[in-house]
Amino acid sequence: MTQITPSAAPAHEGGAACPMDYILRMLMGPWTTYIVYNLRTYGPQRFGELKRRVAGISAKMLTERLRTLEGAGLIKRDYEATIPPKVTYSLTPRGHELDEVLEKLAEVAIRWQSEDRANKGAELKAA
Amino acid sequence: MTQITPSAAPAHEGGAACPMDYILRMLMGPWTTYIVYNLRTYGPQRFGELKRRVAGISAKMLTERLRTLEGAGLIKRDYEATIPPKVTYSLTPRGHELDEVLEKLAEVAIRWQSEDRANKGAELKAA
DNA sequence: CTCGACAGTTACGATTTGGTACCTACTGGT
DNA sequence: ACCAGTAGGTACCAAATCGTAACTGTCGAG
Repeated sequence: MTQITPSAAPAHEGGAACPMDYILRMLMGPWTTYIVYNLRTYGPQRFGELKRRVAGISAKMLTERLRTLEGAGLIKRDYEATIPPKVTYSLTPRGHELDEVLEKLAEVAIRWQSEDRANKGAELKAA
Repeated sequence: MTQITPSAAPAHEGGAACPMDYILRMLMGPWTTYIVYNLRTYGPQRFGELKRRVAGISAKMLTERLRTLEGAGLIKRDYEATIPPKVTYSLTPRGHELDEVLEKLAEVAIRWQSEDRANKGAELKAA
């Protein structure tokens, strides 16, 4: 995974900053938010479905991300030992708490995007 | 920087997911949130001050992160060509929009942390 | 009888990353 | 005279990361 907090101690001075480390370490994986986003938008999905949806991710990465998210308790893995095996991933309640944050983030992102578009338009007009 | 969206097309199906890419690409840098957090908590700071505060970061990383954040318009760099030079970094209004999100995130992070502590305690008691 | 799908795992290899050490140029302290 | 600090830049190198390709085992389809 991406190394967020380095080998050296992350410092605890702030106090409030520390819990963030944990949460950020997960969200920061390359595809993580994409996966959570998909799980939340399209509901529980199977491995192959998810892989097709996230388009571009390798099976390896997807597996790794899913394991990480599962380990963090954000998603649930339902394995049915049928032949062929059926594995369904879904967000846990804890996972859903996260998309509150993602929504806020998206809100800001969208605002910035439209602001940038507006500025660009204004600049072009002024020039 | 950490590669969030891979070489392959990030897919635009969702529509709402795309602006996030931009914003996440920044936040996901190793120390990024730490820096923003410090800037917001302790106010505008000079390079060395920040470096001491973030404790463990190398000058190289700090410089790189600050440049990225500056380029994204999240922080402002005030260079006074005194001897010795004095460079002060501060959050821009746009940067402050972000810490709304960080607060929400911290909120969740703190909740999880206390939940985990509670669970741990319960488990120990049950055992 | 061979091929594809399912849900992965493993090995290998290239790229990227981030740390360390060393450099700038100037000043103030001892 | 020499060292520390200010704000970095640069080169090199080890380590981590991520993609690709090949493998697991069983089933149904062709």
